[in-house]
Amino acid sequence: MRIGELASSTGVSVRALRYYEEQALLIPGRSGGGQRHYDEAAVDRVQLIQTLYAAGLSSRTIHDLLPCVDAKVNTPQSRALLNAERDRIDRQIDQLVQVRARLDAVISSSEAPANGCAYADATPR
Amino acid sequence: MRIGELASSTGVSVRALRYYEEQALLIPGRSGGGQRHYDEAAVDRVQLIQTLYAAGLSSRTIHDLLPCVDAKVNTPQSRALLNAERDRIDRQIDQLVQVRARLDAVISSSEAPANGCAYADATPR
DNA sequence: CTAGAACCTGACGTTGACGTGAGAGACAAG
DNA sequence: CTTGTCTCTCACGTCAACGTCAGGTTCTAG
Repeated sequence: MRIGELASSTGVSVRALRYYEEQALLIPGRSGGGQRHYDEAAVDRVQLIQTLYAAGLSSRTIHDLLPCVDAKVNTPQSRALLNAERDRIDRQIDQLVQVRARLDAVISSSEAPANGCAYADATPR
Repeated sequence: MRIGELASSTGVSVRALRYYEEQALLIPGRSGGGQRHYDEAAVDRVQLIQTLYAAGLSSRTIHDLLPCVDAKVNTPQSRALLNAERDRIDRQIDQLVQVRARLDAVISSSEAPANGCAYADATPR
C-alpha cells in the first residue's frame, strides 16, 4: 500500500509517516519512481508508535525500544532502557493519579448542591 | 520574599516564575522599584502549578482551573472543564498502564535467562 | 557612598512532532 | 496522450514552556 492509504487506515497524517521514516521508526520500501510502499504489518506498527508517543516517549526512545518490543534484540543497554522507561511511566502514573484525586476532590465539593459555593461571573480572556 | 528566594525554595527557575505571572497563574505584588514580592502561600501555589504541568495540563487550562481548585468560584463552565480534564487524565492513565504492561511483557521475556534471545550488536546513531 | 548581588524588561533561541506550502515527478483512467 | 490525483523532496512555520543574553535598575552590606 502507498502512503496515503496507510495514512487514512491508521488515522495519522502523511507528514507524520514521512517523519517516522526520518526518525527510522518505520522504513518502507520504494517502488520504481521512488514512491513509498508499505506492507500490511505497517498498520499495527504505526498504531504501536502512536501509543508510545502518547505515553510520552520520544522518537529517539521509541527507535531504541522498537527492536526490543519486536523481541529480536536484547542487550544490557536495551534492558536498562526498558527499565528506565518503565520506571518513568510508573512515576508519571503516580503523578496523574494524584492530580486526578485532587480534581475529584474539587469536583465532588463543587457538585455538592448546598455547600455554599458562590457563583462567580465568568472571567474570559 | 523576592523572586530568587521563591525560586530556590521551590526548585523552579526565576524565568519560570516570571512566565507564570505572564500566564496569570501567580501574580505577585511589587515593591517600590518594581521588584516582585511573593507571600508564603506562593510556595504551595508554585508546587501545585508544577504538579499540574507535570500532569500535562496547559497554562491556559491551569489558569482556568486554579480558581476552582482554590474553591472560590464554581460555574457551569468550570465544572465542565474539571470533568473534561478529569476524563482526559483518566484516559491518559489508561494509556500509560497499557504501555507499562507492554513494556513489562518485553522486560520479563527478555530477562528470562534461557529463552534463546540473541544478542545483537549495538546500532548507535 | 559604593560595590556587588539580585532584579528588571525586552527579545531572540531551543526542542519535538509535526503542519504547510512550493515546485516537480509518478501513476491510473479514459 | 492527457488529465487528475497522488506522491516526491526541500524547507520554512508552529506552539509551549521555558533558557539565555543584553543593557539597565534596585537593593543591601560594609
